[in-house]
Amino acid sequence: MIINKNITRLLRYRNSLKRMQELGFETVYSYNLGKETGVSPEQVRKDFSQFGIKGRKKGGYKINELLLTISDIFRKDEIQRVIVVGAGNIGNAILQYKGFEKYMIEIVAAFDINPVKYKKRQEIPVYPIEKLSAVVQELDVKTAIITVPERVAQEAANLIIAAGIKGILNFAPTILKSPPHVTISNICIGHELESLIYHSLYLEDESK
Amino acid sequence: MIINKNITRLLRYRNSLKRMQELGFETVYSYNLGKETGVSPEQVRKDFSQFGIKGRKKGGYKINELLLTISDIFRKDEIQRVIVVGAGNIGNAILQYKGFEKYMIEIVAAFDINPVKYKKRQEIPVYPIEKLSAVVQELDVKTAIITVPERVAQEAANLIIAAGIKGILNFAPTILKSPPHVTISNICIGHELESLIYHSLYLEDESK
DNA sequence: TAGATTGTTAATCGATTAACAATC
DNA sequence: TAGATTGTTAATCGATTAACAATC
Repeated sequence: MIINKNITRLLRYRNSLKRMQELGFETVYSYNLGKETGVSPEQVRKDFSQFGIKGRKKGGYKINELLLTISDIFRKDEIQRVIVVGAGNIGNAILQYKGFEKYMIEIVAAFDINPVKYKKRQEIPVYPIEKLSAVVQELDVKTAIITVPERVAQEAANLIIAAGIKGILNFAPTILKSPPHVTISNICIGHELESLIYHSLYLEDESK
Repeated sequence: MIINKNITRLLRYRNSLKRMQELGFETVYSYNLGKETGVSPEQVRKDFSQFGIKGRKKGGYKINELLLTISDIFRKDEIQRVIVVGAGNIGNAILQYKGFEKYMIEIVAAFDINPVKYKKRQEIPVYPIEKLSAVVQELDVKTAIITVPERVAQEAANLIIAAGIKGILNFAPTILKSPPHVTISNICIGHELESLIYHSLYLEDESK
């Protein structure tokens, strides 16, 4: 299953809208919001209409209503629990990151095969991988972040899918094989960098 | 400027091909490679043909030739230098990550406004932001990773673009305004997680 | 040869953009 | 009212997939 682009855009709209709200604005037009988020006004209106969001002709959209509706769409009334599989560099950075709270996301535990990394006393505990299934079921976790090395990524995915995980954010540069009810999103920092470098080489050649 | 999808796929092909090579395979068919990377065989052939890569009818593609050609496309004969702007959680994780070497990518320096973070003695130095322009010009850096907080991301972008950076990997959840000769790639871990959570909620509803 | 695979052209699909009536 | 903005339908665009001739 693939992530819809309009979902991603909705999250970007929310970001801009929050900023606008903080600046004291109450109303926004598709034109403004589009400009702010790098999207065409038509696209903004279409996205909104697709999610049943209504504006007022000539009057634009009320920012606070928009934010409430978007929150509603993402069910932001309850905290979503997430686990991290692999407590290496990226895994640890995610564990230390404080910014998820405002998204109503809570990293509840991490798992690793290396006993050196086990830490049950700190705020977010790091458990041996064997405990994964139990924790996932006990805390009813549906989402996981995989930050293990490439060669064990598929293995990790199989394990967490068996434990009942429905959404995986995968940092390994592998396409994970998974059943259709599991949604996977891939982030590969190395590939992103290489693409960027490729494009700058290419643009240089075209000298434009 | 936007990143082409076929570039990303090419990098995925390379990954799979390397693995296959390590396993002792010498030849691959579009069907195999497609299956391995989650891409249709037609897509594989089309991508290859677009980059001028030729196979042999009935004979498939030679893995080592493919790898050499892909390396060539990405100019992997010389090391590409990259800087990190913002030495917080994610920034530091990237500084510590050892996996870029095999991509011929070298993180040469990081920059921060917080003096506590300055470390000139370690392998990858962390400088005050004021030194950015000088370092970028001296080392002829074309690519940067932005890991600063959202509210200063645009400011950071302006600074590095002025210094001559052509490609930006942006971790802040903002669409950066930039001139057309600059390529920007956005990674927002928070949004990715929220999208995943949204999809798992939605799939649950559909109970499929 | 017969069967399999490439390489390319045409068809399809989905997403974005343009156009414009509705209306405040 | 006139001008501006929404909401939706139609047109366009690009990317993916299907089809199939070429050929090993």
